[in-house]
Amino acid sequence: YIKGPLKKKLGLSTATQPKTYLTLENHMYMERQLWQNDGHEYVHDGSRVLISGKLKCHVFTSARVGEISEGESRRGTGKGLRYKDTVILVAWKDGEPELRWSLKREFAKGMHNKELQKPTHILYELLPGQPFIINPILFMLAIFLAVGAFKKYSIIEQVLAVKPPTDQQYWELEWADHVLDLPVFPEMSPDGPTEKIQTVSAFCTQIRDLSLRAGMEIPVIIYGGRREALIQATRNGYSKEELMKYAGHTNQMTMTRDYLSSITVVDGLASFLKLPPRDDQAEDFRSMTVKRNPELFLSLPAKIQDELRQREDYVAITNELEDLTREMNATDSLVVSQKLRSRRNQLLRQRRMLKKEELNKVRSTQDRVHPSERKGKYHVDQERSRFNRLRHMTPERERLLNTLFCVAPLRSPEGISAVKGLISLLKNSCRVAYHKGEHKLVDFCFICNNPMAGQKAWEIHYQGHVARHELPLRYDFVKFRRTIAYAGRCMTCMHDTRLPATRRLYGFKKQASWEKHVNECFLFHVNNLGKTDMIPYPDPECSIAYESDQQLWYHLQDAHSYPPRNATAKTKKKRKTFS
DNA sequence: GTATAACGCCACCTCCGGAG
DNA sequence: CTCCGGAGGTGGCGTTATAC
Repeated sequence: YIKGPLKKKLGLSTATQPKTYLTLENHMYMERQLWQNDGHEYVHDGSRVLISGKLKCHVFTSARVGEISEGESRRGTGKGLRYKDTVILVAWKDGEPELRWSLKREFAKGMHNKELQKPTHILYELLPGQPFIINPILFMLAIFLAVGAFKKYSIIEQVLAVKPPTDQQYWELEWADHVLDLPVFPEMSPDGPTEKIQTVSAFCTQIRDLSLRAGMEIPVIIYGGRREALIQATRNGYSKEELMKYAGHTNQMTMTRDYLSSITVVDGLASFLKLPPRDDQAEDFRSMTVKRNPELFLSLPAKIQDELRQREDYVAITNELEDLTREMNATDSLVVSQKLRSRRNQLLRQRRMLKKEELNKVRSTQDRVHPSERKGKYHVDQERSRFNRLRHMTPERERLLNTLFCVAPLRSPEGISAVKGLISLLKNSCRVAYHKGEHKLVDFCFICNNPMAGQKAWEIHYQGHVARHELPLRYDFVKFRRTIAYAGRCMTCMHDTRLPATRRLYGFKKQASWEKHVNECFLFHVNNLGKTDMIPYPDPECSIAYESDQQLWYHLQDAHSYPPRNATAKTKKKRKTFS
């Protein structure tokens, strides 16, 4: 009835969510985004360690989300992966000590009364030839040490020094009593990990948003990792029974019906031609299901944003919001003001939805450009440029950025330093950032980070940068954790060759004064040109000319992170004083 | 059991006008 | 130009409801 008459009557959607696969390639895109490109600010930077670690647990064990995080149907119970469901031990592998960590899927679907059938998975340390970024033990050790999970060891060197005793093949590293009931993957607060377990919905959203930032048009869901994990497992000649155990299935049909991709891995071509069969031809097609575009818009292009702001429905919402504000100020009644506030929230949400809709629209029509076909200078999305503008503010992450993608054993000096880096990311405060150049007397050059003092020295130094064409591409004022990461610059001044270098590269330390200056300076520049059909662009290395000053400003916003244009800006006479 | 939308709350950010 | 403070907006995240 529901799928037939009712569906017709109500006009229900029959759309199904597209099936995506979190293949190794897609997984690496997400890790790269998280560690090497990501300008997103989590409530705490330690979230990266937890996300990265948890993601690995999922793809290596095929676990469902509710078996590691707190599931929706177990809301408020704190149930999920806890320390007491896991065991860590050290054993021997080819004459070398190796840490192994087992995790039991205590809350596996359909197994609540089958204690002995619950799947237990083992993750291990030695992965020759593989980068740190996919080593689960490296990430888990950092998480364990940051909460003090070991009964007898508190630093990484102590853990790595443990070897099995002579009369035994293994040695268990016991958990401290106070962590047994704690979740392995807790919720994050601005002050670091809490003792509360992270919920499924929180983690799913994190993964979804991360995959979008990594350029995947169809967002990745954890089930995509499970699907891929099960498909890969079928390639290795395990028996059907072993695979069922690994997947946590109780019915032989489930794997075939629900998990194996419709993109078949059977090599029909080779079979027919009686050639040795291949098994690598399908994976790239599964990777492709996420429709990745590395340049996927993360924010609305300036022109479209401007048009949306002037659209009828958008303006209507804005007007109603203004009316509401007036009514809210007028009323004394709590009930009425509560009602008005809820309506206000609703309107704000509607406006946000309009933006999201537009974003989806531009994304779906966005061109995919092969890097080799790109002509001229390439400008990334404003959002995508953010990490490069902030990286000098987070030295720990800056170090990890390269280390994590190195190939070396966990027990090497690089491995140990990576674990330590992850631990400090988990434990450090994220409330305030420290700038290398934050000093009262000495200023640092924002291009090369060298210290400098005195007007004359600055002039000579900046002249060097100008002569070598080392001018920055982004001009915006960037604040990061209450500290100025970058002072604002003015495009028009920067490319005005008649000005002294200190003036051209002058940095505004206040958002307001920067915006005011660039608006006025731009108008001055345009007016000075007089009447022309095309407005030339001051930096010929970037682009040539625009049809109108508005088009030029859109370019400045998209490619150079200029602020939205201030319509009320007036041309004053050009100020001479810059200190 | 999983995934997501809608909603509420909260901390923080931006904007803007006035004063110094 | 800079500081200040209030109003309003934004983004993150938890909660709840609901589709599949």
